[in-house]
Amino acid sequence: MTEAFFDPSSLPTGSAVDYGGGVTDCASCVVRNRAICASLDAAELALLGKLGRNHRVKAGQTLLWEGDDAPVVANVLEGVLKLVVAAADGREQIVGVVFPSDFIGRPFGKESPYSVTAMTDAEVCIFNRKSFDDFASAHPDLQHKLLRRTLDELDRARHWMMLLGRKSAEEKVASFLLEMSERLSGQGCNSGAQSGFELPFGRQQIADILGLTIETTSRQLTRMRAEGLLDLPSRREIVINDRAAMEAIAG
Amino acid sequence: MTEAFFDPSSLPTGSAVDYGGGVTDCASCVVRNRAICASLDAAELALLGKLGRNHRVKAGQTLLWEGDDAPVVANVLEGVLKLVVAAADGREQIVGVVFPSDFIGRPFGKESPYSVTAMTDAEVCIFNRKSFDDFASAHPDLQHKLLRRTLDELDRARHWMMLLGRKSAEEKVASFLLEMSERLSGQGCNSGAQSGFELPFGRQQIADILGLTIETTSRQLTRMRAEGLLDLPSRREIVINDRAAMEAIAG
DNA sequence: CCGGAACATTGACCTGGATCAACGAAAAAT
DNA sequence: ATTTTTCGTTGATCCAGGTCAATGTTCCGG
Repeated sequence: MTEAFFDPSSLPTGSAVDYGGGVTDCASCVVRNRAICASLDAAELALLGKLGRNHRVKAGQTLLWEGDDAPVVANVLEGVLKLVVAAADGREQIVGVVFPSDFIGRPFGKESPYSVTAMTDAEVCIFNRKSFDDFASAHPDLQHKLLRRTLDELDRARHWMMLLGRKSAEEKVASFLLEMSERLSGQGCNSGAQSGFELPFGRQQIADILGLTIETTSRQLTRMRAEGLLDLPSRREIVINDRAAMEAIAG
Repeated sequence: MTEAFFDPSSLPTGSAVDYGGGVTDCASCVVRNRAICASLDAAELALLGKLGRNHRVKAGQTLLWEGDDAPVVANVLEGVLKLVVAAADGREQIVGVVFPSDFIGRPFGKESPYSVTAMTDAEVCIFNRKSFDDFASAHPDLQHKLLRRTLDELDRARHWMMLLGRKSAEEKVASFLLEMSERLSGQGCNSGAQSGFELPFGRQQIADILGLTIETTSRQLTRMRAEGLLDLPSRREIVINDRAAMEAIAG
């Protein structure tokens, strides 16, 4: 499955020629106030809207391939996607998980440093990278938003490095569950971390996030359930019973 | 050693009051063309120069503490510094190594997400964070440079996550040596990676970068020397004899 | 040149997590 | 409803890398 998931040439390029593309209505976009677009006023939004296209992606589909030319960037409207770095022999490390309102792709760079694959069915608002780069260069506020977002991502990535390099399996799983409960609750309208939530992916993906095997991941979860720390009502549901204890374990 | 390494209130704040601070001469700065300042013209440079102060730091000294308020950002003029995330029990993971012309600190954020410590004697051009934030917000070109730099750092961090989560000790050491040979050669005037180079730090620091123990690190290096892959003329010198083989191991 | 401190190497041993393999349970397809 | 497939759990075993301990080496201050 190495073919592009869609034809980038169908995207508006921002040139004088009007390709008649663009999204239907940015103003009513579900992530209008959370995505980087929030920095734009109505006029700018209309302009950027002409450059973007909404696109549906099926779970498992890959938008960008590690090492390949990355002709597009995008905002996530719905669903969850993973950023993956792979070794030649197939080992995979998930280096990022993106949620609605998050930005994906590599502005100002030709090659994608990682693959981007949908973990659930997803919807993205996609831009031709060059058009987006030009637009961003001309709109400091947008660039500022992008900078802040990138700085936040970098902080998150660096803390994940600590987890990967120095934490035990138990600590990794506990940290993961706490972070997920926070990030997933940020999605819905309810604020604050939820004690119960549904993961948008399975055990193997957890393992690929934590730098563990699926067996170790499963064993840790089973053990935590046995100790009453959490419940596992179904494959993907997690209920944290003792948040304080979980935090103590996470370190 | 929790006291600040210098008094941030002595920095110019960019307000109407002239504190008479500032660096001597940005135009002749050693990193003038490589640091983010390269985006500025003479007039802007003079303005920014007034906000900055050169500062010497001794090896081992910490500029910013993880979790503490981070009142400053800086450009590195000389020396090597590390970014460290630590656990309560003392385990450390080095999440970044910065060289001359690199930028340090966390713009647009109050707390430092990691400690910044000098690994060698160093010299930095330091700014009050708020003043710098304001200046950056008013100078899109500077912000653009900062964005590109942050995006590059993020790419690097994510590839390091793959190393930490999925590579064996042997692969980690090989990858480390190759990256160091590239980054260190970028420092001097000679271009291209050097087969021989001097690390600016000891074994424990290598271990903290790779998520290994000092013993495992040492054993890997000794084994590689025994196999003729490299020479270790002194504690900190590394000579890569067989670069191709090293790259094959790194994966 | 000597003595001590910091750093590096080496050895012996142990263990956390990987690996290999079997089984169970849920979901998807027919 | 039944089969098939995919995913998750559990057990047995192994080993890479951690831990503990001793020794060797470089560097620095006197």
